[in-house]
Amino acid sequence: MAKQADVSLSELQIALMRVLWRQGEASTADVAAALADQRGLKHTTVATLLTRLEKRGVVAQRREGRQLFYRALVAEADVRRSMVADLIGALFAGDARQLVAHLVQESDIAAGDLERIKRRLAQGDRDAE
Amino acid sequence: MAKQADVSLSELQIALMRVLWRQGEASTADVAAALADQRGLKHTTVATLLTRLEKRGVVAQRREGRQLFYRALVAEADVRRSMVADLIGALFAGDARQLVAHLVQESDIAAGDLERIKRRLAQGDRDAE
DNA sequence: AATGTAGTACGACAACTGTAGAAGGAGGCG
DNA sequence: CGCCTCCTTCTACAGTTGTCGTACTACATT
Repeated sequence: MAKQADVSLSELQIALMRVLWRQGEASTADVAAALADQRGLKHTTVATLLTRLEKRGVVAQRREGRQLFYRALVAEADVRRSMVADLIGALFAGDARQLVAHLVQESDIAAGDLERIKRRLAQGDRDAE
Repeated sequence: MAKQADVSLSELQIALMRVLWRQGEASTADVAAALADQRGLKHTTVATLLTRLEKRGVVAQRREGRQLFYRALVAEADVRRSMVADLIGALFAGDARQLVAHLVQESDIAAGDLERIKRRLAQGDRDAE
């Protein structure tokens, strides 16, 4: 039902979005500060990035005084959905099960984890619905 | 032990590689022909793409007469490994289990599939090792 | 030999990305 | 009031990607 479509973002763009997803709303300075440790980007760089995301419609801008505040217009789940789907389409013939098999084979997850995940989700579904 | 490192490719580049992975070695024309249906790229486009991949070191070129034959220098498994790792790092906090949980929640795979995958891999491991 | 045919080599070009400097305005402080 | 600081806006630039068109060349054929 959610209309949100195809959003594919670069690693850096995702990093910016993550700040917005977590804080809800953040000024350019907030975002720059949040990323300072890992990336050390200049304030203007962050501003440019945010502006471009706004132009693309994935974030919204709100002006307050001479500062700009941003908030995400796409949910993290939507980005995950579409990017995971892209990856599965490109590398696993569109078959998600092959991806899971890959994860187990590459020891990214242990076989036992599958059981745990299954159980945890069954649990969560019952709680949620 | 395999030294193959970080290879991140675009969807189109993967499509080209897939031809090489399947055919082992293929001329520009072969690749163009293989992709003709889906993409209908001009021969020169395919040539350019292949040349760039060669420059990047992911494929090797062999000349025969005036034709060029290409073969992959990176295995499909390596590309999967590094691209899946990138995605997990960018969108799932580096935790592969979250990706699996996502797949189940988004109905990309059924909970029952986890069981099947686990069993199948256990089986395969025994056969292989 | 003349011509057509395939192939490669190059150069182009528009988007998009990662990065940032320069310019200019708005406040705040001494 | 004058100056420093913070912010946004604009411009820039190099690298990658997707797409070719043009040129040039080696053959095969007539």
